[in-house]
Amino acid sequence: MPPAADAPTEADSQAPALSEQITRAPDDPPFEERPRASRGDDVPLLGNDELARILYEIGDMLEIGGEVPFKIGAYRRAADTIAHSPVDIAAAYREGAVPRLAGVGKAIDEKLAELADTGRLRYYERLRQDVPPSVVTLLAVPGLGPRTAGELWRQANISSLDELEAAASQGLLRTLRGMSAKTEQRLLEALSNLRKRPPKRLRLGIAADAVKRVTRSLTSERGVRAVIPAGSWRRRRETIADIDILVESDDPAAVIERLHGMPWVERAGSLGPRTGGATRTTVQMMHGPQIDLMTMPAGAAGTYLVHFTGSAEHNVRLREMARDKGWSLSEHGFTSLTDPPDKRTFATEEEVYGFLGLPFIDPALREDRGEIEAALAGRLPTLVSRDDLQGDCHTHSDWSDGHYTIERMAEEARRRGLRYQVLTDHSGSLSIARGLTPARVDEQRRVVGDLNEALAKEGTDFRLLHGCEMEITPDGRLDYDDKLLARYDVVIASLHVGRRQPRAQLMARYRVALRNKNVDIIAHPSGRKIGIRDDLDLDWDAFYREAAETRTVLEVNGSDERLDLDDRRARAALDAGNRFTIDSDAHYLGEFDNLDWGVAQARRAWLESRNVLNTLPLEEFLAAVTDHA
DNA sequence: GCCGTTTTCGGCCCGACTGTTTTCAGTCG
Repeated sequence: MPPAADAPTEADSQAPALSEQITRAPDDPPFEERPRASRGDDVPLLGNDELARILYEIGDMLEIGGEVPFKIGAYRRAADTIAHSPVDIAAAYREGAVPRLAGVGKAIDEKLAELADTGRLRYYERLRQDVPPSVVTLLAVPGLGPRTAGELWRQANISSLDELEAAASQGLLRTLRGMSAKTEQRLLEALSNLRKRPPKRLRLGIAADAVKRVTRSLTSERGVRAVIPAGSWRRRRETIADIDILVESDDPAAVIERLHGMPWVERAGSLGPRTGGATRTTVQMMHGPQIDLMTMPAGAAGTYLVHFTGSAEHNVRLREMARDKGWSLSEHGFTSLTDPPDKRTFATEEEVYGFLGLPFIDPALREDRGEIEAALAGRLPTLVSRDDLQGDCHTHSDWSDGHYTIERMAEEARRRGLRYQVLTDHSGSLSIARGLTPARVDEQRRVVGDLNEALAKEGTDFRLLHGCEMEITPDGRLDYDDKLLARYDVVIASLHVGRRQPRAQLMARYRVALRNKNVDIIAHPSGRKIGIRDDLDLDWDAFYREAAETRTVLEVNGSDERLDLDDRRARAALDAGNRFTIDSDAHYLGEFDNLDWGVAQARRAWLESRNVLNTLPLEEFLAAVTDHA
C-alpha cells in the first residue's frame, strides 16, 4: 500500500501501524459531502478486488484509446492502493468513513462513491461502449501492448484473440503500419504459447528448487564472481512468476553463452543486442519456470541488486528520493542532474541506501508499505528469522494423515535444531484425515510420554508436546469436550469443512473456538490454498479483535500452498495486537522446510521475534501460549 | 488524474531490448 504523507513521527513504536497510514488526518478536510445512500443497501457490496479490477480496466481502456499517460497511470495507482488496502473500501464509502487513499483524488473518489452506492459506474460503462472489452483481452498476448492493440482495433477492426489469430495466419496484419510478416509470426507464436501455457505462478518450494539449480550451475562457471537470486524470490513473495538471477562477472557474454548451453534449458530467449556486449538474457527451464538473467559489472552490484530485487513500487520511491536529492537512479548507479553529470556506483546495497540517507531495508519489506517512512524515522523492525524459532506448533504423524511415525517426525524436528515440537494430529470428526477418537487420544498421549522419557534418558533436552488440530464442526461445536481438551499441552483449532457457509455463520464458529479457554492457537485462519481454494469469507477486523481480546494465538502456516495468515493479514493482525506462531504443518519429514516459508511471510508482515511465541524457550512458550481468557 | 511548506500549475521513475523507424516507438520489468 502506498504510504500516507503524514506518517507518524514519534519514535514510540517500531513501525507506523497500517491503520495509522491510511486514516485521514483529523485536520485533513473531507472531500465535499456526497449523498450517502440508503439506496445502496440493496446493492451488493463490491470487494476491493472488484473495485481495483474496474480501475485497472479503465486504465487499459484509456491507454488503448490513446489517453495521456499520466491519466492512465493515475487510475492504475489508485487501483493498486485499493487492491492492497486492508480496509473494505466500498463498505467504508457506504458508512461515510473513507480512509485516506494514496492516489485517489476528487475524480476517482467520486467514481468510488458511485460504485459503492450503486454497484455501477457510468463512466466505466461509457468507456466500454467506446472500447469493447474484448479488445482489452488482446493485452494478454506477450509483446502486444496497448498501443498496438488500439491500432489493431482501429485499423483492422480486430477485437478478440480469435480475430487476431485469424488475421495473423491469413497474413493480413503485414499491411498495417509497423507490422511485418515477422511480427505476424511472433504474434502467432505468442498466441499459441498463451493457449498452451497460461501464465502460472510458482509456489515457493518449487521456485526454491529452480533457484538452487540455476545458482549451482552458474557459480561453478569461470569468471563468475557471484550469483545472486533477486526479484520477487528474494523478497519471498508468496508466489513467483519468473526467476531473476544476477551474475557479477567480468565477461557477461561468456556467462550468457554458458547459460544457453545448460542441459536443463529448454529454450533460450533473446541473445541481446546484435552489436556490443549482451548483458541480459532469458531462458525457459525444462519443466520449470522462466529464468531472467542479468549480468552486472564487478564492484558495482549495489544498484543492480536494489533495482532487480524491487518491488517496482519500492524502486519508484527510491528514484523519487534520488531525484529530490539531484540524482537520477537506475540499475547502473546514480547520475547527477548537473552539467556535466557526475556518476556514482556502489558495491553494496547498504551503500546505495546510505547514499539516499536510509538504513539498509530488508528485501522482505521492499513493497512500499511504509518501510521508507519507517527507515527515515529509524523504526525499521528487527525481523524474526528462522534461527529464532525454537519449536514447531503444528505437525502430524501417521496416527492421522501424516506419513511418518511420531518417533521419526520428532527425530527430524530435533535434527533440524528445534527444541520442541507439538504433535497435532486431527480430531475425531475429520474422518477423511483419520481423526483420532478419544480412546486413541489417550493412547497417543502415552506414546508421547514414553518418547519423552526415552529422550530424557538419552540426556537430550528436546521435548515432544502433545497437542491436537481440533476441528470446528459445521454446526459450531468442538470435536472434544473441555475435559479432554484440558489434558493436552497445546490445542490448535481449525476449520476444514462447511467452508462455504455465510460470513456470520463462519464467524460464529470461529468465536466458539476463540472463546474456549482450552483453545490456544487458530491454525491457517483463512483456510485458503493458493490457486486451489479461496479464502473463507470472514469479517477479518472482528476476527483479529476477538483473537486479541481472548489472547488466542494466530498461526502463520508455512505450508507453501497455504501461507496463512498471509503477509498482509498477519500485518493487520499485528497492528490489532495479536500474537503469533510460525508453523510447518508438516505431514512429511521434508515439510519441516515449511518453517522457512512461514518465517518469510512473517518477515513480510513486519513480525519480530517478540511477536512470535515459538521463538521462546519451552517453559516460557507453554506459559505464554496457554495464557488466555 | 494526482499532488504539493522550497509548487494550486507543471511536473509526474528509468533503461534494455526489439523491430524496422534510417532516428524511434512500443513493450517490458
